[in-house]
Amino acid sequence: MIVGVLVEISNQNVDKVFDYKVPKELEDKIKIGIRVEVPFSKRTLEGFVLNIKNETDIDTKEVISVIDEEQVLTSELLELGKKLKEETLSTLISCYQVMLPKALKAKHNTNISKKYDTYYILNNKVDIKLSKSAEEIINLFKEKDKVKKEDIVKISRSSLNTLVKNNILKEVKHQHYRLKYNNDNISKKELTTDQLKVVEEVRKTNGYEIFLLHGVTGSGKTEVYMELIEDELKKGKTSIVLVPEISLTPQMVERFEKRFGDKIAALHSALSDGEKYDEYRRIIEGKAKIVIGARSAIFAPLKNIGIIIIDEEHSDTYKQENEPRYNAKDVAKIRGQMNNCKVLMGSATPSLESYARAQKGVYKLLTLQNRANGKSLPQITIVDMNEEMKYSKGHFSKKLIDEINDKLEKKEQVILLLNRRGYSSFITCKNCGYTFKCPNCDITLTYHKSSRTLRCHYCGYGTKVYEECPSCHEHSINDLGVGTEKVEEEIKKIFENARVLRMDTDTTSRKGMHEKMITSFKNHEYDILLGTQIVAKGLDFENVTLVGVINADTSLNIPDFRSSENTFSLLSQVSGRCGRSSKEGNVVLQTFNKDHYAIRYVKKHDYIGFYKEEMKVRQTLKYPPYYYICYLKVSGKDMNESGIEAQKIKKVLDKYLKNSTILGPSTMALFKINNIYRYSIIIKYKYENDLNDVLKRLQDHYKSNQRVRLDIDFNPVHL
DNA sequence: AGCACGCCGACT
DNA sequence: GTCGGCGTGCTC
Repeated sequence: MIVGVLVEISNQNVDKVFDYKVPKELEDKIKIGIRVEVPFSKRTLEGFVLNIKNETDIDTKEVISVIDEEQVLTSELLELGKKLKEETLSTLISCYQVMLPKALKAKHNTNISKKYDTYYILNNKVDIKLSKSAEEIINLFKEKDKVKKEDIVKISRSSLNTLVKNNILKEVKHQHYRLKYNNDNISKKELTTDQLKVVEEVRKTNGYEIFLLHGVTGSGKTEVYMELIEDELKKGKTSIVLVPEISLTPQMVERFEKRFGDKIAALHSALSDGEKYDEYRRIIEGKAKIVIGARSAIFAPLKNIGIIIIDEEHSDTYKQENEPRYNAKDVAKIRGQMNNCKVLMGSATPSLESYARAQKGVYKLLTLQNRANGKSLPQITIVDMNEEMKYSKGHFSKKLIDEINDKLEKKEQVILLLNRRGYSSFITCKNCGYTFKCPNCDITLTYHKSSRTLRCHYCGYGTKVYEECPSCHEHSINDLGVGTEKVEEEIKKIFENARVLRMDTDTTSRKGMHEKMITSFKNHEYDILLGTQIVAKGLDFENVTLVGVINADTSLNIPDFRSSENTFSLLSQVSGRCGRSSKEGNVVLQTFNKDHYAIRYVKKHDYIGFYKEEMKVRQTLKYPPYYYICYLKVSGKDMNESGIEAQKIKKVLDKYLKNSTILGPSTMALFKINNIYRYSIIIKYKYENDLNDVLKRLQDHYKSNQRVRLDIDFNPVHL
């Protein structure tokens, strides 16, 4: 018997199947999809068995040992991995590894094990004289026939051991899972007529179909999801719910638990490796029918999937930023086809790509226009910070201060969003908020300190820094950035008695902190929640009646063609955090760009208006959804050499891709990291049949080049 | 990825 | 004369 094994190393050079002979004594343990230990060059590695055959023309080594009893990669996952490799041009092994919890990945360090409870059962009739304590133990078996080890307390271990030794009691071990779900108080909310209409629409269809649910914040999308999942459950089918990591709070899991009890399994980063392993096994064993999790939960080894739901579908967290660079939404579609099932994506602010597809009829569009509580969306007031700066140079406008004071008096709560700046620096006019943009790409220019130049990292355009603002002619050009700490200080000065909770990646990085903060804010231990993007997502606080956005502009200035979309989305989402219960809420939005269309449409709660306007921009500048983008990164230790190779790649692309626009090579926003120089090339295309082949050939060429590295990213979310 | 082999520079 | 730089090739 010969097995084809894919070893654990993620490198293009060894990303192929190696044949090994199976020793006779291991033959009946071999299955496709299990892990084995094999000799590889001078070391021993783990790998997955991908095929089994009788002979091979290569002189083979022997399999050392078999690791798993049961299949780790199911046949669906094996097939899915191959498709993923083709789509992302990643190594096959990385595609498989990403699907599995740490405990089941191919790698030597699995001390993550199953947990057992020890029980005793009465094995034989008691026919000998018992000691007093032994008798006490035996008495326990009058009521139940199985006694848990931990329940035998006051009695010494030795008498227990004697009973086992004399074959009177038998020790049995039962596997248990680290996480428990509660089956009590299962309940459901009555759907509103709007929600029911959407549900009916989905129910009508059979087989593979993609839906886009556009529902305003607070319209009760989750209720719709749960109803549809229940439908599938009744049919004996399973479901996957994807949620951005950040909104996957225990509260969200609790909501599903209240409805579905222990039929759910949750997969997210707050779990320990052991817990993830257990959840994963509950899925494989068919005990969990509904998987709710972040990005990688799309690979959950469920059988017979009825529906895949992607909540907050506009979220960029569905894209993995390292190998394999997959997007869970694309994987959802593949699995949807493989399982012939429904895929439902929901958002209050759908990505332009998705909404455009819905417009074209590729996806079926569903709409929830009203909030479930019958309240209208909050009133949004725009404060022009250009005006405001004439009176004060702080971060808070008079309007925002007044509103906060008002809520504090009423004992209501406030959420303040501080739009944090991105990693790359750009330059703004302090006076009027003007930013320099690339004349070719309409992208904010990045400031390069060393050369005092502004550059576009899409096309490479460069210009020197002006001292005078081209818009207002003031000499107020400045590198602008606001930190949460600074604003927190200012708040404490202005609102002396307010209790302020600061929430950003710095303060929530410790395990469980995020959840703790949410709970304490919910319990009104704080009056003001100040935070970055993190406060915009999915939070649901009844007592919040004011949302303040300190600086709406930062995300607008990020050098990314999606900056308007991301800003619109962020501001809409954060606005939706208030007025979610019986109390009305309002929003104060401070900006230097009050006339920017993203700001104007946020104020009107007009997604479609924004969509139409933004689509025009995308069309003129050849951005998605009109064009696809493929992003190439060329990097190496030698600046010149890397640059030369990048140039060569561009030439090759120009030669073979006749239907594409090739931008670059240009230096990346973070040009030099760890002494590695990085260049980027952008390919814009609509139809380009040869793209994958050409890229594969380039990849093949550079895999043997130790000095220059080529990375390929299809449909990147950040540029 | 990691490791061996092999071919050119400065040094115990 | 050797030690060690890293470019090249291979791993069933």
